[in-house]
Amino acid sequence: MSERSNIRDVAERAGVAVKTVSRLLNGHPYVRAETREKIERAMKELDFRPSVAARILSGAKSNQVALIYDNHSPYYMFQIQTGCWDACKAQGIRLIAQPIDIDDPDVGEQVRGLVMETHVDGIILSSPVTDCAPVLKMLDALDTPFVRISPGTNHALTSSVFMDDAQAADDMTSLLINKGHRRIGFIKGHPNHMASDERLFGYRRALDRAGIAFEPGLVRDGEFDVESGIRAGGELLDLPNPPTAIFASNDDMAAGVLAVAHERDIDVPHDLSVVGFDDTPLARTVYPPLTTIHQPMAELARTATEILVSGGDINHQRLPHQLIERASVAPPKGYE
Amino acid sequence: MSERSNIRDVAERAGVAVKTVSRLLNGHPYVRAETREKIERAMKELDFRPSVAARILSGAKSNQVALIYDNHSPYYMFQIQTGCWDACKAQGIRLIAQPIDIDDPDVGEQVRGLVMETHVDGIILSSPVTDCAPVLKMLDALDTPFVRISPGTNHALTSSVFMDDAQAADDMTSLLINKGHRRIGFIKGHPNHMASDERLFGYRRALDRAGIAFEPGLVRDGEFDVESGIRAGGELLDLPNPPTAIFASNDDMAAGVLAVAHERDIDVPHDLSVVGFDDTPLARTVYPPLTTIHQPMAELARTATEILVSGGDINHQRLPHQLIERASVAPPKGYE
DNA sequence: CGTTTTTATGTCAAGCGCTGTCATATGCCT
DNA sequence: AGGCATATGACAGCGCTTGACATAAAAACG
Repeated sequence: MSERSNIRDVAERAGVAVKTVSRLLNGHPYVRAETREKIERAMKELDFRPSVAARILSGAKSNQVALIYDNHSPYYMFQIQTGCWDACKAQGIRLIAQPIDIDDPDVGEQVRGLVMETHVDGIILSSPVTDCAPVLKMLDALDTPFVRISPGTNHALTSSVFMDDAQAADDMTSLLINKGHRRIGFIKGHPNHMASDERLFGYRRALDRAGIAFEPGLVRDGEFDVESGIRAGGELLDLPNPPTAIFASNDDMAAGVLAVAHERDIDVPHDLSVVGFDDTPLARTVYPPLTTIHQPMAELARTATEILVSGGDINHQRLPHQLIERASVAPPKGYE
Repeated sequence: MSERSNIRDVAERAGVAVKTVSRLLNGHPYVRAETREKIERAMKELDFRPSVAARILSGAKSNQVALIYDNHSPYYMFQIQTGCWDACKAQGIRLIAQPIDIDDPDVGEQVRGLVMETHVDGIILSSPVTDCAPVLKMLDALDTPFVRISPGTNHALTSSVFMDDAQAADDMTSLLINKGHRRIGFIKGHPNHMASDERLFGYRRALDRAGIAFEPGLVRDGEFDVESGIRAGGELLDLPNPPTAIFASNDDMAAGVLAVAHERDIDVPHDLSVVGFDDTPLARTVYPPLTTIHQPMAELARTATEILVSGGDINHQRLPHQLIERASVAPPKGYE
């Protein structure tokens, strides 16, 4: 194994002072092109890699950021991680992805541990950690910069990136209304997620605007998983006067509704329209493919990371969503 | 923000020597229970967290391990990460999850960067990085311990955990044969994954044992994604004498086959049996739910991490798979 | 009971690899 | 000659571990 070489070896080999190498490493001005080349050659020859630990210890930035999450949707997390990683890679930053349990009474301490032990420069919070008070409080106390992806609550002092969940739900509901639906079932998302409320809000707003009375019986609780979709879908279809369309707050639950429909031999979309939210791969996998809202998860994560790393001013950025029409929607039966 | 306290502060407050605190921190023997308590109290009061950076720098283990992967299946990665994290959490170890691109000519260097910059104590390789020569070579050169999850090739000098893909595929094929199927289509997995070959091997072995001639035309290439399942499934069903059952090398491709079947109004399972592999959530989400092989991904990852951290002898551990029967299989039409 | 061991703690100095502060040395401009 | 931008160096120190010793109390031994 090649011996680990340090900055002193590089300096020696290049015939310069250690400090000069350090300057180059940190992109300081005042390094002649000629010197730079000498040093770079030496670094290459020695396979030199600066130790993050040493840099941290001597007071520099760690060039590490952490992504904290507590989300049990594999696809969502995959997209979020991917977005963060892309941004980090482009900036030469190391990403530490850290799952936590927001219901653990000890979350705050865990976050403190993460920050103090790893010396991360900043933190990206993904939903629903974005609204976990102990974490927010700790981060404030620690004076660690952070940015939030799709937060549900305001926190004026930090940046965030998000999409307009209410508007998206409104768009989707309006689509259904335009197709002729009047009885539209709605399955709520997990209560931990603020987006759940937003989506419900958008659904109601679209209904209001169209002059359709809101009917509480058409709204069911869900938890963002297939099982709750099956349960809620079953309940809605059991209604004496069942809805002609069901809007599930995410694709997984919509898939659950589809499964129920299949079992009961209800033809989707002709006997029942079903729509989801998120545009996960599932939406294109199930039959029929789901009309859904494309949530730009990876872009949100990428943008959040860029904001964090750039360290600029507080920034609240809205990214656009997209309504994806597939084959799970049709006009209700008997509609002209 | 509370000032960061260091080991000296703790020692002072506890009325002991710095060395004693260090002994406790590093689990050395010869620390009285009473002393331990005093120190622990002081640490708590001061919110002390040892700086990983400082420990690394002074030659101790970093208590960090990295998980390296290049797998584009969200669910698989989610399970793997979860397994690793559980094990790490239990051991008080920090996990750095690092995606790489095994086709990048620079992978080796990237891995060197990771190891040298972060000083990780060891590495967990998940498929298909397990068989990426430049990575393996670099890790050997760096003298960094690593363990492989589901490797395809041998590397006698390192530990690994895996399941018996061939046997699982054999089991599944045998199930189909027992139900009366004789013409069984097979969709291969991504060529990057050694498991793909194993599964094909198991399929052929079961066929052989049952005295059914292997028919190359019934085997199609796939890439572990829904699209290739749709394509391959379509091809198989286009055959003049189509199979009565299709065995896809993973659930995603099986879902693709299901979609094709739906589109062509082929009733699954009565007109066509479809089975998958992996037991992803998708398997229970699609209609009908898939008969599949449960691959213990999280357990594999957990075990791998434990082996790595324990630092014991080289260890090759096989974990059991499980055949999950759901509703996507029936005897072929016209079978007594 | 005195002696050897074992256990438990302390002192001190060194050093891991890097960067910050301050100092120094050019050359150039006016 | 003085002032300034440019380019480089010397040195201390970040927070921790470690090794070499020193010492003291408790336990074990004969």
